[in-house]
Amino acid sequence: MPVSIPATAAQLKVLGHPVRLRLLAALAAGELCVCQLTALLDLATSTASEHLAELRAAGLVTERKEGRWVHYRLVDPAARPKWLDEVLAPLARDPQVAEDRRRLRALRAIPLEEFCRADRDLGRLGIVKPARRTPRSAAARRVTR
Amino acid sequence: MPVSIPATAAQLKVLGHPVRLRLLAALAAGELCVCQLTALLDLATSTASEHLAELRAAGLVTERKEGRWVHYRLVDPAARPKWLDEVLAPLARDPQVAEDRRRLRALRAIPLEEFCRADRDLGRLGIVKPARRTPRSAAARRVTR
DNA sequence: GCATCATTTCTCCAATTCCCGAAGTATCGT
DNA sequence: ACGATACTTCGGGAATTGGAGAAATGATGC
Repeated sequence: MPVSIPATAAQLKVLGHPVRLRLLAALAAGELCVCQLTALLDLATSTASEHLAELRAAGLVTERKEGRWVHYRLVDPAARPKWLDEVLAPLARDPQVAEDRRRLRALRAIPLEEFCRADRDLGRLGIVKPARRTPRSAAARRVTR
Repeated sequence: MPVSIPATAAQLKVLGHPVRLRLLAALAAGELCVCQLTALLDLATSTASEHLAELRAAGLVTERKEGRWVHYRLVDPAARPKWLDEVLAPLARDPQVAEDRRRLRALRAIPLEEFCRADRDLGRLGIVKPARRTPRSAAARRVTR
C-alpha cells in the first residue's frame, strides 16, 4: 500500500464529491448493486456507473459481477487507507445518510429480481412514502445541480 | 463542528490536490508564512495565496497576520476533523514530503527578514544544493503542470 | 438466434479548476 | 508622505469535470 502525495490526493479528490461520498456511506453497511444505488440516490444509471468507476479507479471499492448485476463494496479493510473509516463513521450523523440507511434496510430485504421487476421504484415498493420520487423529473434534477 | 455530507465533501475536495496536500503536510510541523511556502513549493505567489485561501475557507488552516507577513497554521486539534491527522501522518513516507521537511528545518532557522532579504532564494541560502532552483524557470514549470 | 435487461462507454455541452501575471491592498521603514 | 515589500484579488486562457442521453457491451432466458 504505497502512500504518496499524488496517490493520496487522487483518493481524496474522488471522495470529495457529495454523490460519491454518499455512495461510499451507503456501501459502508455492505455491498450493493448499481441498480440499488441508482434508485437510492435518484441518479441516471450512467451517472451512478461513472461515479462508481471513479471510486474503483481510486482503489476505494471493488466490484463483483453476478449474472446481470454488478455488486460494489468497500475494498477490504487491509487495503483500505486508514483514514477512510474515520471519514465515513461521523457521516452517520448526517440526516441524508441516516435516511439512506433506513431505506437500505428495507431495500436489502427485497430480492433483486423483485426489485427490478418493480422498475426499481422505491415509491411503488413502499420504501419512500407519499412524495412521488417518480423517475427523476427534470425539475427535481435541475435544483440539485 | 457540524459533520455533513456537503461540508465533508468540500473539505476532502480541497484536500484532494497535490499542492494543497503538500502545503498541509508542511504546516503539520508548525506555522509558516506565505513567502516560505511559496519558496518551498516553487509556486507563483498568487498561486500559493489562492491555495491557502481555499484551505482556510474549508476550515483546515487559520491565518495570523504579523507585520508584512501572514502566517498560516493548521486549525487547532479541537476544530480539526478527526481524519485529518490520519491523512497527514502517513505522508511522512512520501519522498517529496521528507525533502520538504528537511528543507523546512533549515528554513525555520533563518529569520524571516533575512530570508526575504535574500530574495527567498533557497539556492542562495544553501538550502537546496547544486540544482539551480532559480526563480522558477518557464521550463521547470512546464513539466510539473 | 433474438429480445431483454443491467451496466458501461461514448458524445456532447456547460461549468469549474488551475495557474499565471497584472493590478490592488496593507504595512513597514525612512 | 513615499517607496518597498508581502500578500490578495482580478482577468483570462487551457484543461478538467459532471452529467445526460445515446449507443455499445454482456449476460439471461426463450
